[in-house]
Parts: sequence; C-alpha cells; structure tokens
Amino acid sequence: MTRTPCCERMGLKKGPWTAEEDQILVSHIQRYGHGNWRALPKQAGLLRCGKSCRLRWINYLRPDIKRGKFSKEEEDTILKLHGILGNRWSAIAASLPGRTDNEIKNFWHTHLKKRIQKSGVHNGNPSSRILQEAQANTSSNASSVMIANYGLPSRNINPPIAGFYGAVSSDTFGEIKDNHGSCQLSEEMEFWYNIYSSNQGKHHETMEI
DNA sequence: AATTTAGGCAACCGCCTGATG
DNA sequence: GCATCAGGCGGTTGCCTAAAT
Repeated sequence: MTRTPCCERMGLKKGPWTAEEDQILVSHIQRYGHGNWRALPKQAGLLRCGKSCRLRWINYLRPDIKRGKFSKEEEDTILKLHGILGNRWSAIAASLPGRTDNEIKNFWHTHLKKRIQKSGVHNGNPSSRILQEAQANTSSNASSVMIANYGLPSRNINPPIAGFYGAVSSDTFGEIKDNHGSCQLSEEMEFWYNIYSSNQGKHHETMEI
C-alpha cells in the first residue's frame, strides 16, 4: 500500500467555499456519487482535500439538509439526548433528520448551553429535567456514578450506560422513544434503550450488555 | 458615522476506529 | 500482528455580521 495522506498534498485550497466549487462538487456527486472522498476532488477537478469535500457536502450541500431555526421539539430532543449521550453530536444528529452534527454542536454552544447555565444547572449538565430526575434518584449509588460521568469524553461507552442507568427514568426514555414526527429514535438510541430495558430494576454499577 | 464588542456559523485540526494489505 | 489509510467524529478556530457604544 502506498497511499499518500490527503493532508500532505500541497497546493490545496482552504477556507470558505465558492459557489463555483459548490456547483462542481454537487454536480460531481450527483453524477458519480461519493464512493471515495479522497479521490473525489481530483476526479471533480477541485483543489480541495477529500475531508474538506466530505464536510462541505455533509454539512451544507446535501439535498436533505434542513436549514433554519430549530423547532421547540428539536431543542427538547437535543437537550434530552445530550443528557443521555453527552457530546455525541453525531448520535444526537441521527435522531434529528436533516440536521447535521456540526449544526447541532453549534446550536448547543451558542444557545442551549447558555440557556441551561442561566437556569442554574451546575457542571454544564444538560437538560434540567433529566438532572432533576437524577437528583431525585439519589438513593442509589448508580445516580452518583451517573452525575460524575456526565462530562466524560463522548467516545467513551460510559456516558450512555452510566447516564441513563441512574438519570433517565423509563418515563423520560419512553418519551424520547415514543417521539414521532421529526424526532425519531436512532438505531443507537434503540440499542441503548434495549439494554436499559433489559437491565431495569437492577441497581448495579455496571450494566449487563 | 465610526469603532468596538458579541454572537453565529462554516471550516479546519487532530485524534480515533475499522478496514485492508 | 503490524502498518497504513479512509472515513468519521468532536473540539476549536477564525471570519463575518449585527448590535451596542
């Protein structure tokens, strides 16, 4: 294998995309698809790296992108899922059709985070309701584990496990699970929900997966 | 009207994971 | 089993615009 990392390629353009570049990227993907992001810019005649093309397509040019303000339902969903999953933006985005992880991340940092901080929730923890549920559940050890784990790096498997074992009541999860319309449960959420359901009633430090 | 400040968002960076040879 | 790569992800930066002074 002798593949060169795309970042090492010299003379690639950076910064904001022009309308012309967008046009080239869109028409190329519409015609040939995006099987190989790394090869795409060369094939399309773009002086961008594959990563940049992918990001532009996913976050801005994709036809199914939903732009504009977040609805109240979407805000609620983000708050709830953030309470369960932490900063796993792609997982949250999977439950909001048409929204990208980048958009949700930006929205969180510019709107929701501030709102939560204003409402007096400590540690930057998300949904006040979820937190309240967690606090109401202080009789078990699991809840303290949960609170401590809220801010863990998003790629750890711990947050979802620790998070909803102590913090999320079956009601809350059911609410998310039963959500219809624009906020459907992703496969991952379904996965965690199933684990949660099968472990309900057990108060252990770890869940059985 | 000019300047400064704050907010919003697009894009980049660096790391991780899974696939492949 | 190891090395390398592509794709994917979250964190962060920096530019642009609107609001405030």
